[in-house]
Amino acid sequence: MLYLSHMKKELPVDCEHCPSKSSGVFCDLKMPELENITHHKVSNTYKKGQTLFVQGNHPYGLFCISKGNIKLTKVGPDGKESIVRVVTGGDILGHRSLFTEDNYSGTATAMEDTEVCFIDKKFIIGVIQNNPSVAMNIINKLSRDMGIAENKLTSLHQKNVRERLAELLLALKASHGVREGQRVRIDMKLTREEMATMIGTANETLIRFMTEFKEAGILEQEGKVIYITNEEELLNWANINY
Amino acid sequence: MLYLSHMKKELPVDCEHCPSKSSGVFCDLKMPELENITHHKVSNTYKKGQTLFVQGNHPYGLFCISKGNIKLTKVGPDGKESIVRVVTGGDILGHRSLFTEDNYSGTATAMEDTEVCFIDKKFIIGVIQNNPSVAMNIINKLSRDMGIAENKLTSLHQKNVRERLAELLLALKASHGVREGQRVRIDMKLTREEMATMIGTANETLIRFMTEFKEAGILEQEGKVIYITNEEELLNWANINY
DNA sequence: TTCAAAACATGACATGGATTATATTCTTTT
DNA sequence: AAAAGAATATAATCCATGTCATGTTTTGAA
Repeated sequence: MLYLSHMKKELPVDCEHCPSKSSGVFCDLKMPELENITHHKVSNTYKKGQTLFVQGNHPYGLFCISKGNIKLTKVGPDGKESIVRVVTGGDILGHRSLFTEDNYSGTATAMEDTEVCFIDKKFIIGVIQNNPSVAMNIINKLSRDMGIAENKLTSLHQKNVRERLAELLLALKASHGVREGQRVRIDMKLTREEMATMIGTANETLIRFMTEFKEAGILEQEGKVIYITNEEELLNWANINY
Repeated sequence: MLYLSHMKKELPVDCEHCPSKSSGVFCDLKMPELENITHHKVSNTYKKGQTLFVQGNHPYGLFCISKGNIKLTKVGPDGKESIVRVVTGGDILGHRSLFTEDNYSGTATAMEDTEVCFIDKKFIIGVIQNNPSVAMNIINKLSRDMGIAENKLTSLHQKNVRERLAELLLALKASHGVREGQRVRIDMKLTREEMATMIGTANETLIRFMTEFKEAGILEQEGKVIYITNEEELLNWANINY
């Protein structure tokens, strides 16, 4: 809580006690190998708003999220920002850099206080090659991410803002929803601006439709917290029927 | 050229003589293992317009493109179609199905006469687990595809149709361009409709901008064939500066 | 507690691009 | 070769959403 609070800080976490081990790519590894990784990683915490890396930086290895949400953004030539993906505990970040010499094509920013491990490029490549389960888990994760990205693409092609907002809320419910009585709370701090850049619209437009949703009894807001009160109706508005 | 011409036909191709071996995921495999794959795959040709699989189908394995362009499309609830990706020789198709029990989330259609191999799910999983190089190549390909998808997302968020068209033409030049004297021919049969659904616009709008590009001396058209005549100008119009 | 800055909200207006309509050209089939 | 059906082209209209302007509320720092 002192001046240290805005600096990244090392944490002595080992991989077998990682809160996200079960959903991470190392979930199938046994003890000796897991220990090996523990000794080759660096563990850090990032406070809300801190960046793990910036678009254009040179990558040196793989980030492995242990706890917390991180947004991956890309700024266009006009300075406009888009959130292309949000990663959480168990996800990895920077895998593309393992194979190409390209610099980071986006910026990773902590959306809240997070714990992240960093593993050196050469070492992690060895781990992947020696452990088929790790390779399979990575392929699995990448495949899913690819599916999500392709769905976003089609939504942007084919749907209007109202439908995309409904989809976003459903996705947030699935990934960060917490049931509380009759309603579901979105357990994630998001500004309207951020939500807007997630579905590719202006924040004014997003706010307008949020208001519409509230008036339709689909959402409730208490401060910044969003509650979904009528999921069936939300599904209708999302216009999904396949 | 007879009634057989509209049926898929088996071809006796082995993997070590595949025209796309060098760019495929099996490029690093040696002879005994490669022979093994040859014996476990089925090789087919698909004529222009034929589908390899349809959105909603149940997947049974991995497709491995040997020759020709295949478009991956998704239809939305309103019947509108989007091309999410075009795959060519050396690419794989249907990897997501190896891990999830989900049905195909898109339709794969041959854009010209193609040669495609099919490998059973269980067998290919074994191959990936036993050959780190295959796993690495798949991760590499997926990572690149993911990067491309994320770039498309940001383009849709941040750029107008003119800029997206310029980007598409640059991408086509990179993937299918053939230098012919002062100009570059796009070696790919594409209808305007298809180009439109690749950048998420209406074909009328696309045609309008194509005309604009031709009038600006950036493009030339001879029948269906597109020639790029002024690449620097195209780069300007694409508005890329990072 | 106060003040400044950021986030949220709403209205007015402008516009890019979808939609609709119609015509022309190219392709395929008979 | 002729007819039918795609694909291409262009123009007119309209609407969803971006942009701008302004005010209010919330948050966070001093």
